Amino acid sequence: MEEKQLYKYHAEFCKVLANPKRLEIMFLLGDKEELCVEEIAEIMNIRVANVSQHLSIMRKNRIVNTRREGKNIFYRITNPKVIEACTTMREVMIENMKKDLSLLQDIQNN
Amino acid sequence: MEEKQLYKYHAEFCKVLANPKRLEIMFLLGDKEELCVEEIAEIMNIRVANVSQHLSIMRKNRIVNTRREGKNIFYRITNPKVIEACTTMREVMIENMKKDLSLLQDIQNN
DNA sequence: TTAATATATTCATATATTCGAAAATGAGAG
DNA sequence: CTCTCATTTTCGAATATATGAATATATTAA
Repeated sequence: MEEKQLYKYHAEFCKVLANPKRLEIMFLLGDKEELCVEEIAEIMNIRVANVSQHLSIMRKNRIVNTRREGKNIFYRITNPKVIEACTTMREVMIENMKKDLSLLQDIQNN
Repeated sequence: MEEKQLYKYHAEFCKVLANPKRLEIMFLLGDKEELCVEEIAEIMNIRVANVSQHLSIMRKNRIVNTRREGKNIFYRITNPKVIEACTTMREVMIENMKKDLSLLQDIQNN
């Protein structure tokens, strides 16, 4: 595989989770193990169709997988390593935000 | 901080690295420790102005930091944890691609 | 000190991509 | 068949990206 092409796929994969709603869905599924579209929509307080769109993107990239039970389709996280990676990113972001905040406070105190 | 707002910031932060060129820059800096804009542009075979734009996005989000030495400005990774997180994401992606590939091969063999 | 050069950044613009809402379609239950 | 739930498609608005030109910053030479 060509090197540039690998970065392109890698970026596309990361882009799936570089979205606030998909991140929220991911962490929700991380907590609750298994949820159907309607449950997610209710918890997040957004439209079912919109949840479905996001889940289809996540499923296409194997971030979630599905199980049908009667009328409902239940979604699960395929590989918990993605939660781990996103959690690390969040930690770094929060560290950075704290630095920015203390910088701001320094300015105010001088 | 409001929950939804946190996901928004988190997603924005992830978006910085959900780009093929910025990923390539990050891994380059992970390997070489320190590089200036022109070196990066030469290695990646793209324009200096474009590299500079990407670096400014990365710097704004504290993913890289800079050090001036004469005419040159050298860039470094601020926190190696972001490389770790991206590497984990890449591993998951490659695992997924392998599954898709073996699925494809199964179809061809039957 | 001024001029010339090297390096990096910013700006304006054109193109491309992404996002979310609504509508249309598909699949299973009763 | 008909209803419900989920998916796919379509479309306009908002964002992101790449490029060339202009500008800024620092070093060296005259």
